[in-house]
Amino acid sequence: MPELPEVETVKNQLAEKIVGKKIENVDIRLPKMVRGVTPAGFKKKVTGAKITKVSRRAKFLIIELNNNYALVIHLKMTGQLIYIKKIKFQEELLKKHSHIIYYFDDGSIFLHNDMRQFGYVRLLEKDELGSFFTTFKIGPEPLERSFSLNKFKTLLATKPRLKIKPLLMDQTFLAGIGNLYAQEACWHAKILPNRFVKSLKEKEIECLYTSLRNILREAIKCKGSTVDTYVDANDEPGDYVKKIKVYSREHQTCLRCGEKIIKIILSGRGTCYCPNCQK
DNA sequence: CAATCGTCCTGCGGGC
DNA sequence: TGCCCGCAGGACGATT
Repeated sequence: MPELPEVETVKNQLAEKIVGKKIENVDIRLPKMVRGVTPAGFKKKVTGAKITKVSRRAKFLIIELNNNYALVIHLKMTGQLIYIKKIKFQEELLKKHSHIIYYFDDGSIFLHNDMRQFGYVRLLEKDELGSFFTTFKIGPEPLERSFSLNKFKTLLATKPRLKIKPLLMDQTFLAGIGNLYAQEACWHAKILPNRFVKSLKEKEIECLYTSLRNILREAIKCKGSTVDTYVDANDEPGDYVKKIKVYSREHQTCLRCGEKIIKIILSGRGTCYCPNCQK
């Protein structure tokens, strides 16, 4: 499931590959994946436009065009954005779940795949981008320089009665953290995922802050984690999967202390932790 | 206010 | 072998 490091990876790769290219055509094979406009309206506004910028906010990938429109893409769990530098388009490059296909004027193509069809692309005017993220009340970017330890402490102090792991995943609290990295951060910080925020000691908060940021940075270096269907813009898996400590490791042994990893459900989400070294 | 549930959807694994 | 069932999950809206 693409989280901050995965979307960041795809953003970096796409920024290199597609900025400056002109969209010659768009094939919308699954219309419901286009939100906010009709497929025809989407096609009309996107066709002929050049890509000027690719960026990321939370788990959203933003592709700006040279005509005052921007595409905002959410990959949800099984979305893939794959760039194929191919002089001539061939049908076999498409996968079963290639739902939207962008054709560039140089013959290369850009696929929006999504096995479970939860993801989408939304067409916004560029000056609506700010209000879009404000309306969703998206929280701060954890890797921004301005996101200091003190900011984290202040933010946590506003939610004393919530459990830490579901809170980390709340997009209005912090941007871009999902089920995998929230569990990993708790493991690295030796904190039980169901701890109430108000019970966290100063030292634990500091450790969580450092762990979270280190994990995210390391995961970006590794081009993300491929657990299920995620691949980067080159259709290649992410290597952080080799560094995963608890996520989806129920019944296996803790890589720090050897205890058996436990799985519980927190706010409806599967959550693995070590009952011995996470306190 | 916080937690839970239903919704979207497909593939996979368990059970028989 | 093959079929059916249930589960997983990001985010949102509705409900308790």
